[in-house]
Amino acid sequence: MKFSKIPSATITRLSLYSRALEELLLEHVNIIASDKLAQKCGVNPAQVRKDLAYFGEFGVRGVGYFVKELLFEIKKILGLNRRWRMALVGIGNLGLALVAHENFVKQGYEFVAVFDVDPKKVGRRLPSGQIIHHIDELPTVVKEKNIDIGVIATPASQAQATARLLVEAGIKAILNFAPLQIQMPEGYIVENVDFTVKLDNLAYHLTMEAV
Amino acid sequence: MKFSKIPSATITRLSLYSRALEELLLEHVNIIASDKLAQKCGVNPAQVRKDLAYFGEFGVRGVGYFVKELLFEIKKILGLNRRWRMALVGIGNLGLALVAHENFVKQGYEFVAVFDVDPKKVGRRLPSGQIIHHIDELPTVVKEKNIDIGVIATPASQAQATARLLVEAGIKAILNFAPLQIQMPEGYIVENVDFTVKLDNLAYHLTMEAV
DNA sequence: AATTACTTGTGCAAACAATCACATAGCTGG
DNA sequence: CCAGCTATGTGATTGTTTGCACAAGTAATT
Repeated sequence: MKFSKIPSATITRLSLYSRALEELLLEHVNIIASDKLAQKCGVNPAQVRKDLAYFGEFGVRGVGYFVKELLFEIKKILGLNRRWRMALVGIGNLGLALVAHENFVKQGYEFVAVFDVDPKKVGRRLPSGQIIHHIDELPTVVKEKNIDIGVIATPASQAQATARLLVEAGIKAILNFAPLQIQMPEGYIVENVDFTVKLDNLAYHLTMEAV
Repeated sequence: MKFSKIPSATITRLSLYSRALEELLLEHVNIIASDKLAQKCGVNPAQVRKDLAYFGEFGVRGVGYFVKELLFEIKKILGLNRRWRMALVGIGNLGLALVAHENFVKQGYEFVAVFDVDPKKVGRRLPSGQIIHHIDELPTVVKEKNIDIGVIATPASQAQATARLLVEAGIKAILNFAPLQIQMPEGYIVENVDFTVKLDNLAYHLTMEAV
């Protein structure tokens, strides 16, 4: 499969399609056309078809897509036909909210280990069951528990060091909630979840509009 | 100013530059070249210069950019030279984490009103000071308190209805944390903060790499 | 004053992404 | 079994974004 030829925006949209299909499935909709799906996801219908075309022919001409089948295929493409084991670093307000978030588990993502530096927190058990490890135990625990993805919810000041630690422990993919750009070696991936950048976008648009 | 000609990616990067410059200011760095700034933000140096060129000439050839001055200009462009008043809807784990997040206030964003539907929560006062209003009071409170930005942290099932409520109350910009695409009338803006989409990206890359 | 070293600002080309528009294929009804 | 209808899959087109490469401007040094 030609990995490099697929636009990253396509992957993001596949994720949206998957979510929309999941919803349709609950509503017992069996068949959906690219128009409808596109509308639900706020994109162009041709875009939907082209995105899917990168990976195969999943529709039936004159009919549309079978919801269940398409969902299955998209999940396979994205790698959602398995469970992913995550480690969380930083048990502040945000960290706690993330661990408690049910959507993750529903989607196949699971926090199997959590870490913090604060001695007052280490050793305590979270409502969701995990025991808080000290960050020094990260290398050992990550290997023991076969972690796939690291999630950084530390203050910005400690985020880069945390990333290095995760990388050294063999983790290839990081979801970063700290407000800074993390530097990573070639071949590793970071995705940033950046509230303030999004807010700045809103502020800019509101400011422009007012001019 | 030609609003429409500026790439949205540029705005997002300006936000990153702003943050990097803020950091440099704390480190008492006076002057910075586009290389260094670019590296700090993980982009191409020419990109930095081009992004800035949309708005004016802020640098000195042969020298670089004065950190303080450039930061001031970028903040002016983004509309960060004022305070923004936000309303939060949905006081779950995530909502609580957001209200407690100090970075917002530091950047000029402030939660001046919070709402929920749960009668058990309504009337209580948060550690950060706000009293939880019932969602029915939203139209009144939003107008009274001159809210600029609405933040949705409700379950997905209630997000679209919440958005409509915010729009009807006169709010033009929404930050959405619920995992779905919100439909908005022309001229309104939504920014989505979407954890699971980001995770799906990571899952995809890990899956591909393994092939 | 001329030379050197440096870094911005920008025209241009290349890469990438989104959209249009239509040929193609499947289904339905007569 | 054919005609008409519908919605996919995709070649062509348009538009957008990025990055290179260099002219232009500044400062420091001789």
